[in-house]
Amino acid sequence: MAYWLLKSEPDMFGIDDLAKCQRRTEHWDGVRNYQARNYLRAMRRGDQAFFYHSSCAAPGVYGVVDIVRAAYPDPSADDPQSPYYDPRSTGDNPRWFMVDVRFQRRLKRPVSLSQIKQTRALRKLPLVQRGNRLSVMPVSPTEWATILKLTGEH
DNA sequence: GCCAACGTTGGC
DNA sequence: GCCAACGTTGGC
Repeated sequence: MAYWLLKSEPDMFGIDDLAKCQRRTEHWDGVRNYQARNYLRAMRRGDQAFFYHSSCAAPGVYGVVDIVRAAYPDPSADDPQSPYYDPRSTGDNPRWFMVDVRFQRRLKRPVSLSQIKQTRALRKLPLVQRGNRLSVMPVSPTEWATILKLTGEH
C-alpha cells in the first residue's frame, strides 16, 4: 500500500465537503498537470492519502482519505462546459484521469504547513520543496508516520 | 493583493 | 528546439 498527499482549496472543496458526499466518496477530478496525473495513475485501491488544504488561512493536513478506485478517465476533460475542459483529450484517447477517494477521518489536530516545514524528517516532501506546486504527490511510509505523530494521535 | 516560481504555449 | 510571454499556483 502506498501513501499520497492531495491538495485542495477548502473554499472550493475541503475535507468537510468530502465527509458530506454520498457514501463519503467523490471523484478527484480536474488534475491538469502531467506529473500529478502520473501519480494519480500510480495509485491503487487501498492506498491512503492526506487531505491538504491550500490557499487558505491555515494551510495544512486536515484529514485522511482512502483511494477506493484506481485511475480512470476524467470525463470533465470532454465537457465543453467544464472549467477543466481540454479539447486535446478525446474519448478514445483520454489525456486526464481521476481516482475516487473516500473520507476516512478528520485529524483531531491538523498538521500545519509551518509544522511540516519545521520538521527535519519531512524536508524531502515535495510540498515543502522550493517552488513546488504539485497537487498530487507521494508520501513515504516514514513521512506518513511522522505527520501522524505531529497530530498527537500516534 | 502581491509576487516568486513554475508549467505551458506558440512564434520563429 | 529555443525562449519570451503568459497563466496559474499558493504562501504570505
